Amino acid sequence: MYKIEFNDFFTYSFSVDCVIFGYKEGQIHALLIKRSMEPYDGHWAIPGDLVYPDEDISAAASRILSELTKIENLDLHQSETFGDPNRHPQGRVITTAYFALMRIDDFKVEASSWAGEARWVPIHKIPQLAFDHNLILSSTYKLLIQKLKNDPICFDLLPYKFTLNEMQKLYEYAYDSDMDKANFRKKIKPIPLIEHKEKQVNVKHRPAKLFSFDESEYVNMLESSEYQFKM
Amino acid sequence: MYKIEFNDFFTYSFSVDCVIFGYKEGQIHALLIKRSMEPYDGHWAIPGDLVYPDEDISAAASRILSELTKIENLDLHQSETFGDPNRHPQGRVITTAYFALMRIDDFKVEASSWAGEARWVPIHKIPQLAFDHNLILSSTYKLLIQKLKNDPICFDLLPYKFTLNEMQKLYEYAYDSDMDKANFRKKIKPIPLIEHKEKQVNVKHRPAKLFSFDESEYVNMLESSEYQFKM
DNA sequence: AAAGATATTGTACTTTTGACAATAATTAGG
DNA sequence: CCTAATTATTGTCAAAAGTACAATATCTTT
Repeated sequence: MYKIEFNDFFTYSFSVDCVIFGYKEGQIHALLIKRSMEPYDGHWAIPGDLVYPDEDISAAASRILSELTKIENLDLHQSETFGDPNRHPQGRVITTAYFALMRIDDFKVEASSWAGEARWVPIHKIPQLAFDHNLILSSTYKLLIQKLKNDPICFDLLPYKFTLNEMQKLYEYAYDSDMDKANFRKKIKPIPLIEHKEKQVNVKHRPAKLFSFDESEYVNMLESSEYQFKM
Repeated sequence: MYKIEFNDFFTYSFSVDCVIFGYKEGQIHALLIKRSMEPYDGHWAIPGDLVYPDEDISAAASRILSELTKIENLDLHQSETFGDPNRHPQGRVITTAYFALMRIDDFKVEASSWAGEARWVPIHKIPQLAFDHNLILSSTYKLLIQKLKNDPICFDLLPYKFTLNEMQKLYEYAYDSDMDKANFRKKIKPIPLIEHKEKQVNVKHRPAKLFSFDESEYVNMLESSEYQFKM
C-alpha cells in the first residue's frame, strides 16, 4: 500500500476559503482581502487559511472569516472542494470553499490579522487573485445564482426593508433578463412579506412601499403546505 | 500563528468516498463493500480510500472506485466534504464524497483489493456503516433526488431501452407521489427520445414500446433553444 | 372469440403565465 | 393651487401549461 511521507508544514494540509457575497448598485459583489504575507504577498484573495488539526471545517470557516475580516455570525454554506495537487505553490493543500451572503450596509468591513485591506468588488470586475481563487470564486458564484433561483435567499442580500422593485431588480440580475412588474408581483404573492407603513424616501416620484421577508411565517408555510419556492 | 505537527501517517490526511447509485425493483440502491481491514474490519462501507499526495481528488475517486470494485468510466460528481475531526478513529482524515449513477444490469460487480464483498442495497435498508458513511450516504442521496428532479439523469439509472412507464415509476419514486400516465407523457414531450421498433417482452398484456434517451439531440436542443429541464 | 390487462391517446376544465393597459400617488415647476 | 413628469400599483384578457378523467388500442390468456 502507498506510504505517505511528510516533510514539513506544507506537505499535506487543509484549508477553507470563504466567499462572501453582497449586493449593491445593482450588482453582486464579493469581499476580497489583500494578502500581506507569502505566498502571493500583496495579491487580492478571498479570505481563507489553514484548518487546525482538531477543528471542524465549518467551524474553521467561521473562525478564519472572523479573524481576517471581523465578520461574525454569518450563515456559511459549503460550496466546492478544490484538490488540484498544484493549486498551492508551497505544498499539497486541499481547500473547501464556503460562501455566505450579507447586507453590505450592515457591516463596515475591517481587515485585521495578516489581511491588510478589504474591499467589495463587483463580480464582473474581479482582478487576478491569489492561488486558484478566481476558479473558486466563479464556481461558487454559479452556485449562488442557482440558489437565488431556488431558495428565498435574496432577502439576505437586500436591505432589511426593501421595495418590490428592488427585489425584482435582483431577480432580473440573477436571470439576466427583464421581467414584467405586474407579473413579478403576482409571482411573489405566496411569499409572506411584512408590509411596513413607511415608504421610500428621497425619490423624485411616487414612493414605493417598504417590505420585509416574514421568515417565521415562511417556515410555517413550508410545514403546513407543500409550497416549493421557485423564481 | 498556529503550528501543526505531524505524528504519523494518520495525523492529517485526505480521502474520497464514492457513493454509487443504481436503480432496480423500483428502488434506488447504493453499492456497499465489506471492509477487510482495520479500522471497521468486517463492516459495510461505501468504497473509499486515501488520496495520494500528488493526485487530484477527482482522479483519486476514479482510481479508488476502480481498485475496490473494478468499476470504470463512471461520471463522478462531487458531493459534500466531511471534516469532523473525530470522523476517523485513527486520526484526522477529511473526506470528499463523490457520487455516480449506473445501470445495475450493465455491470457484474466484482470486489477486489481489500474489499472482500460488494452488494447493492436499497437505500432505505442501509445497515450501520463504517465511519460516518451513513451520514455521507444520506446527504448524497438527498443530492441525488434533487438532481433527478432538475437534470435528465434518470436515463443513467434506467436500462438503455426503457418503457415510458418505467421512466414514470422512477419519477414517482423521486417525488414520492403518483402521477397520471397521460399527463406524464405530455410533460416529457419536449425531451428527445429514440423510439425503438422493439417492444417489451415476457409481459402478460399489451407490451409497451421501448425508448432511449437521445442525448445528442438533447444537447442540440439546449444550444438552440432556452429549454430548461424540470420534472 | 372473449376476457383481462395495461398501453396509448383524447377531451374538457382549471390554473398559471405573459403581454399590455389603466389607474394611483408623489414630486417639481409654474 | 394646477399641471406635467415619473414611477408605483392594480386589472384584463388571451395563450400556455397542468390536471382529472374517459375512451380507445393492443397484446396475452383461456
